[in-house]
Amino acid sequence: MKMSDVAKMANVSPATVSRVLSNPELVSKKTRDKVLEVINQVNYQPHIVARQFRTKETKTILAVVPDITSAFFSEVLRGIEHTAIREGYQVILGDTENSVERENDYINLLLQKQVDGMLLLTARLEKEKLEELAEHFPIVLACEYIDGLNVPTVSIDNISAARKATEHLIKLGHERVAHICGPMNVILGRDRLRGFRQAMMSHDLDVDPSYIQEGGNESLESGYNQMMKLLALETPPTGVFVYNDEMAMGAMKAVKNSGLRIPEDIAIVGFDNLKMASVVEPHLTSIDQPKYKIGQKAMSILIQKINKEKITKQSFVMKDHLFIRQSCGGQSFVSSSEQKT
Amino acid sequence: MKMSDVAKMANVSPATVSRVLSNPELVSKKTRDKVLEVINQVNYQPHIVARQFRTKETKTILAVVPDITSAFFSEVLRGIEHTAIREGYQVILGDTENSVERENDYINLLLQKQVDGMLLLTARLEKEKLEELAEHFPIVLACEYIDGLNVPTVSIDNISAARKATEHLIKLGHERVAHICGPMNVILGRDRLRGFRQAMMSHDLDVDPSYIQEGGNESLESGYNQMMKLLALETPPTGVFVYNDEMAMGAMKAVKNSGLRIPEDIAIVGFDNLKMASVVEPHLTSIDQPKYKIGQKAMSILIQKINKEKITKQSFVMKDHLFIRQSCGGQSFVSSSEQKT
DNA sequence: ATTTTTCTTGAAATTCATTACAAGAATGAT
DNA sequence: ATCATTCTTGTAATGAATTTCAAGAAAAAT
Repeated sequence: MKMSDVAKMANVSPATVSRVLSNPELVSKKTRDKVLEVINQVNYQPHIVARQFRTKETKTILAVVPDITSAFFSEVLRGIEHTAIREGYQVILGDTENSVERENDYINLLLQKQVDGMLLLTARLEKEKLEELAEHFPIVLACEYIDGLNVPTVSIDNISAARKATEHLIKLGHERVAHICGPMNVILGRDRLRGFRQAMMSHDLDVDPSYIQEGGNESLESGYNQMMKLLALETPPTGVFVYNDEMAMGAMKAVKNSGLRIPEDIAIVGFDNLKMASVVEPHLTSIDQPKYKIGQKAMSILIQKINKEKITKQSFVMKDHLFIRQSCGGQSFVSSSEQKT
Repeated sequence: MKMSDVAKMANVSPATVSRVLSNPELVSKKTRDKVLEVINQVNYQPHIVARQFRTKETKTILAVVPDITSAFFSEVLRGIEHTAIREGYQVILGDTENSVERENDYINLLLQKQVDGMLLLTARLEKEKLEELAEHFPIVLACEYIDGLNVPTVSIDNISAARKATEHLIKLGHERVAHICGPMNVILGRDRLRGFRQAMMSHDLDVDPSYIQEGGNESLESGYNQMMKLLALETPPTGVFVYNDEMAMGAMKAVKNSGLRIPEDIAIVGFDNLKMASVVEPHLTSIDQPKYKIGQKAMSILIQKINKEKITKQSFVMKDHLFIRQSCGGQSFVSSSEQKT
């Protein structure tokens, strides 16, 4: 059943049927009703691929994430999807599982015009390649970013957020503060380390090199292992800022398994403010990223790009917020309203 | 740059270029190399939508999930995506956020031929509608299912798994066993309740109606609230089987907030075996669903359907497994290898 | 060397909706 | 009543690949 069949049945031209579907105001009420009746009667569904082919729009965008199993990204994705659907777009999901090659593979969807634009929630590609690509296709970065990149980017200020997290520990009196790093090949890993260093420096605190635990991936297990190494030191830290909540939960597990208490023996701050942060015991103090909003914002900028609107700013920095809970002490009571956070 | 341009440059017909791309064995080595050289030289990318239009295949499938933010589904999704990519398919993600209307909306992608098939990880539609749809389009259900539905379905046996979970509590000596239910409008909610009832019955244990906590959604908060109600009873239960891990974690929070201990005062069993189950304290005993495998299996059946292969079985029941941890007592030590689970 | 078979290749049709353009009808202005 | 303007509709071109069919070339068989 195609448009021309509907046209015949309604005694109009295919052009008119097309107009009824996409520009109904161009068709007289009488004709329109006649056509709509036939459409309903035969249950006609336009062949969208044919439309896409003709209009050169797929109304589909690609969202590339480094890890779909991460609670962080699924919130961002929801922000993306809501905005996408509201604007009539579909979302294709591309999970790279932290692999640059797979990130590269997804670019083909753009080159082959299968999607109208791309949202990168990971940025491990080379800067030049990405910029070159962004000249020809609508691309927006979110969460991760590349320094000085000439492509719209939505994220928080990771350095200052990490500084804030570290300073929270310092203000609570900790002097032996350590950092469990994220992956150093990702800018977020480097930024959060940088923020940590800045905070220590500006409070005239030494950073023992063994207090900086690099290595491993972003997993819970990695957080566990790195905390174990810190605990094995002759003088372990009393406060630890961890790259993200998932690793922080691994780190907490390590502390508890070692028979130590949080926050009395070791205070911990995480990053991302996952839902789980207020479920684990003790509740985890953490930097909140406005995940849903980041997704929304990134998607709406992408749509602007697709519509060839001029984007004046290239960098959109969202507000982060330190949620103080029990894992650092200094506040031991969590109100019942907090559990809804 | 289109195929005909490449053809001209290589002094061949467009048909030959097409064959080089999709059936290279039909083209002589000499011609093939010549064409490939031009393709590389001008960096030609075929227009995939045009191909889709012509071949009536999009090589894209739709995966409809009730909630992308759930840790459970993201694992299943990964199984789906791996298999999809291996077979040359893209995955469009449809998040319904537990709404039947949105589930319905996604069906349009099928009707309009935007996808070659659909994977439903939720099944709130009417049976007849779904069966009718499945006659015309490749559809596979996973995780959820509909009784007696004539559409391939991949899932575990929820009733027997729930029975197993409940029996674990009973075997540990609990007689006052309660169930915190999932949503009753979802078959999984009803099944797990049924399994709970069966286990109680077959051990001649009464089920106090107030021990069956219905209502609410699948969220952590709901688990918290329902456990609070159980604790408020004159004689609270000593063991609780909770619909899923997320709710179980909410329930654990309620127990702890009430100053009670797990498992000494209240033993808890969850369902799904999320990664978090072995992070929360105490580690949560839970029924494992082979999430990744379910995704894999469902996707490969879908591909078989797309390829019009005959599927003999309609129901694929995967193995579940009870992971015994600390939340029920009876085993207090968790080996270090377990933490990798 | 001739016939048969298999390999290669190209011409042209096909997929289905959109849209520029033009023409005719209807409305409004004078 | 006539002309100008606006509305409505249809004709036909268009997009970029794939694929059927046929023809000519090459290889194999006799």
